Amino acid sequence: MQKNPVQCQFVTALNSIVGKWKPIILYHLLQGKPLRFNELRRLLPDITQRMLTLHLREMEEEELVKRVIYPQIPPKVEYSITEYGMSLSPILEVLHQWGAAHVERKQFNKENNEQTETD
Amino acid sequence: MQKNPVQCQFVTALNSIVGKWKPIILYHLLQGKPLRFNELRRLLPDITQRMLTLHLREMEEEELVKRVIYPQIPPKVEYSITEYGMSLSPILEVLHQWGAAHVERKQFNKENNEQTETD
DNA sequence: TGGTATAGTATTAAAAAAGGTACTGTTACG
DNA sequence: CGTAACAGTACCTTTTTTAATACTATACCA
Repeated sequence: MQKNPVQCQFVTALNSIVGKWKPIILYHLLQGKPLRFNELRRLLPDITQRMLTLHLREMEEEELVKRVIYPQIPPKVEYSITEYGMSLSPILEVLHQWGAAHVERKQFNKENNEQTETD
Repeated sequence: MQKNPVQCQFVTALNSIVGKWKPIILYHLLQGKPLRFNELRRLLPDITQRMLTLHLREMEEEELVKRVIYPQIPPKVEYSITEYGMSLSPILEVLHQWGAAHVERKQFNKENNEQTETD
């Protein structure tokens, strides 16, 4: 594994939030309300069932997310954030703030690049 | 692209720091001292030349890192953090803190899993 | 009887990220 | 003359991540 202790800390933290959809899943669960599988799907219109399942399973294994099955038909499964998961909140927050501050810049750069490429 | 504005902010922020080696490269450059290519290699013993080049090029394009070539033989190229790159500092810091606080937990879980798998 | 809702799984394919190895040109050192 | 240091590039392979599509079981509703 990683020998460098500093790298190790980054890796540990990033593993918990990296994945195309993990930050938004966490963001929604951090609102506090438990969410059902299809509620999450509706909140993330572009995610496939498979990817949602995979990400939730991963986060469940990391104990960031709790999965509760209600033995009903039709099935009901609720996902909620754990206390451990809540500890990620400051990370999500700075990411969110930084992103908000710099989305414009990225946009600008992108448009600029597309223009200069035609020169 | 991402329709969801919240996701977009996360994506923007994460794109800048995600990449197996980007956080540590940034971490080292954030110390302030410009670093030469091979100085970075020595700081990241397991990275290949190729990956270091790729990551530096990407971060250069994003204006997180500045590349200065000194026309000498043997060649000398110095990499340093830009002001924009410095704005990532709070993100790196919370990640680092969270990681430091939770490396142990991960370690514990891992050992536990390895044990229970033999049951 | 057919359709809908739930929460998924299985299989395959495609795309993205990372890695491995060899190679470049120039100069200084011994 | 042989070798090392510098800062890479080229080419190819492997691994990881993400996506697309079809499929499952059960119950309720019309």
